[in-house]
Amino acid sequence: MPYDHTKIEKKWQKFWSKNDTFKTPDFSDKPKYYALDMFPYPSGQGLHVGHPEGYTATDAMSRMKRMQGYNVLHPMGWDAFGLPAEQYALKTGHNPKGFTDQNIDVFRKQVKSLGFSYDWDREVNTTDPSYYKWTQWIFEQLYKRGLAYEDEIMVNWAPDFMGGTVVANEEVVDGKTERGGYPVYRVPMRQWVLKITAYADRLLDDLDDLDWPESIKEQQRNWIGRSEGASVQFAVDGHKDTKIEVFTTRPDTMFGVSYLVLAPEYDLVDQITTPDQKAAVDAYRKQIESKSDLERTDLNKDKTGVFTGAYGINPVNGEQVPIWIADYVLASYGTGAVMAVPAHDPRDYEFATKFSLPIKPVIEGGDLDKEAFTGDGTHINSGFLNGMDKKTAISAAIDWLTEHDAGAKKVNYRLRDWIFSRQRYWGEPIPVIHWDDGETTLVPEDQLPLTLPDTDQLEPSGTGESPLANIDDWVNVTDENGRHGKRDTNTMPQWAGSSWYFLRYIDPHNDKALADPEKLKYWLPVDLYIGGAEHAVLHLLYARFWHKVLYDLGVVPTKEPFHKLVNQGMILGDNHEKMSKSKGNVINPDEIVEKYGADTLRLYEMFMGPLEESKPWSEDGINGSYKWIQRVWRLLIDENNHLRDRVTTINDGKLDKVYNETVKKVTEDYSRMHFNTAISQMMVFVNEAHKVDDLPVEYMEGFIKMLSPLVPHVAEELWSYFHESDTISYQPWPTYDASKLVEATIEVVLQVNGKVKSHATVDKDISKDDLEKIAMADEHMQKAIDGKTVRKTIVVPGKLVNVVAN
RNA sequence: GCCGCUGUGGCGGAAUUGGCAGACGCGCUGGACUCAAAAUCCAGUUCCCUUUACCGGGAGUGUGGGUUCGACCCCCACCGGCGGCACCA
Repeated sequence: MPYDHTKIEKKWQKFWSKNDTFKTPDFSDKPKYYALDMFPYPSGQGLHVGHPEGYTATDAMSRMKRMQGYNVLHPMGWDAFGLPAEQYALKTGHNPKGFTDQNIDVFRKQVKSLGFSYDWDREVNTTDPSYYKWTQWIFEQLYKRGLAYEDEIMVNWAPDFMGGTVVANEEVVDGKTERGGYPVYRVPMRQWVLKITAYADRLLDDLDDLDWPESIKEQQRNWIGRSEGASVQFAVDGHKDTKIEVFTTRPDTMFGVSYLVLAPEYDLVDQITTPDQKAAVDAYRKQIESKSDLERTDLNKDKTGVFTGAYGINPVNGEQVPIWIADYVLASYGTGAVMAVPAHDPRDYEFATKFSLPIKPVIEGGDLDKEAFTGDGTHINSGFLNGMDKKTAISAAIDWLTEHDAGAKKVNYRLRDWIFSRQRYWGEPIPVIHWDDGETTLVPEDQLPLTLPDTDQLEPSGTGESPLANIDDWVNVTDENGRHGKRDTNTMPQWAGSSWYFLRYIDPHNDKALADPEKLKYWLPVDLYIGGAEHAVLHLLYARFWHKVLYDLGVVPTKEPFHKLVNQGMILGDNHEKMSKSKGNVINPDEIVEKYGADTLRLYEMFMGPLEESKPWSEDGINGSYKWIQRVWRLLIDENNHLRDRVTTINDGKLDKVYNETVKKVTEDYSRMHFNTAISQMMVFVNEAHKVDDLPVEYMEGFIKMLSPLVPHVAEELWSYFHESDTISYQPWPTYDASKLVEATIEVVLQVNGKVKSHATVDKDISKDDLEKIAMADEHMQKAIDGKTVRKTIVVPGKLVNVVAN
């Protein structure tokens, strides 16, 4: 009977489900292995071929680990809050819940059709009140620790994005919203903010111990952007109690300061601006206000600014320096004020050149007629710093500032606090009540979850608030004393639910706690986490932050959530371009599963190339994988649907070497997730098996076991010919006999001047001298050496002989 | 501009520690089977030169240099591709 994927895959998916094959016990004497996929956002588009790639890799690891005696946690769930559902709901006048649930059903069905060994009893859904109860609970813990606070801050306001919403810094790309590409303006607004900066150092330092791709670690380091320097106080001339604090990484250049620059939004600007400069300053600030971030950065590299009329006093030499405002200084970094040293900073140089401000060299070197000199050198014109190099001068300057109470050593971060509120409906409500008497309280823990009201009214409130503001009987609350208050109408960003979902899988039905501490202790950390690199800074940084807070609270037992992280590469279209509707190169996994089966899709995606790399889809390629599965089938099963007669308990030894090699290589390659080379080794084995008369049962069973992590349905079916109505999932993983790998003779390479001239088959334990003699006697070697003088002979036992001659 | 990754046949890719470059698959070519085709099985397939064929020779892992008996692998410079950051003081 030929291989029939349709029948086989349905049969085994039903078997696994009926027999709870992959139900994971909460505890076990076995060692644990936690293999996690980044859970998907269930979009209306359904699954694309990129999803099964990472999922297959974690599934293969899970299946192998089970067979190796591990208790494996391998769950799946849905990151189901988010804007697309709300946008669609708004358009159609429905509540996003129904639409979201439908999408989840489609996703679940698609995922199930691929035969992953998830424990479906542990499925989580971020939009389920019994789940977001705990998302809100975590928020309350953050609030109690002072890590969640409301503040009037400059936010990224996208007025054209769904009636206006605020987005996080991380969600702004090129001055536009990451989703939809709407322009972003910086405006002050009252927002919820999470104090991720309090964890900046730990988020940075703990990266070192993680088994993550270097590129992701590097991106997080850059994002956190730790920079060491000094804060320096500049007095303002004529304003006795006013000081301007600047941050600089180059306190050694203090004698080269020729002016100060404040961000246009800096709060002292009005106070210090002189009457004759007021009009110019006001006009400039007004002009800046109406610019989006994009216009302030990308579109405009040309420096602009205005003099305030005020002067600051340089603490090291008492010199008066003009104070300017300019938008090249960012209000949101450091103190929003900088000391400008045009001689040694390219940005200041550009500004000083444009506005004819003095450029005073304090380090020897470079050519100041052309550009700023940022290199190291001997300090000059710098009082007590003269003669020092950069490093010495920096520390001397900091010492001086500290002694004279004019500054101090300071560390600054590029990382900002996490703007956490969204003016949206479809998210977790922030469980806070603002009472009329000015008090702000949390919704008591025993009243969580604070559920979203059911409504079809998702139109923007028109006030910049979320649609929840329109729902009077939800917003208005009265306490037992008759005091009136209003609920916070903000909801949490999509990153909230995904920052801790891996904890909930461990104990998904617990209604007393986020998860049982003993279970967390057994299962954490996640051993393997696979997902796309696009989450390098957003999700992965937020999840680490929450995890550390929970660690400090004693809720979780580990400092870091994810021990090993792997980013699967992108699957490109057959034209080597990113799959997209407009390019018409999108492959629908449903069609592939229907035509070739899930096993073929899984096998092909793992065979395409290294997991981490991007690689193009090929229809011929998937067909090749399909044909190979059929070839395996034919090797074992005859036309009458029986095991072939060649499958026998007799072992004539012909497959000994290749079988043991295959067990070794496949086991090692799977462990390193080099699935493509593991598959190629199994292909070699099958090619050899086709050439021999007897197929020993032991080897065939071992081979099917090795096949099962990648192509579980066909493996189960083949296994059932050997062991009826049993699952292969918990069979012990095959082992190899190392003595079968070595042969009595080996082939060595004979080279002259590093070029291969001949080969020789020799005893594996041959002595160096004997090997050299054989090499010198070889006919081809003689010919190559003929007429030359042998200078040297290198003999590598068991490998080669290289004769150096000229 | 800065940081990270990457570059190997017609294509996807392999080469674990510096030791036979191109495993395995796709495609292609030839053969077997067939009335024929498809499917399947077997063989060949880096390029160039030489040869009826066998045999033989040379070049070759983005480019140029270096270290080494020996380099896809290590070092330096450069070029191309992908990704990230981008006035962060």
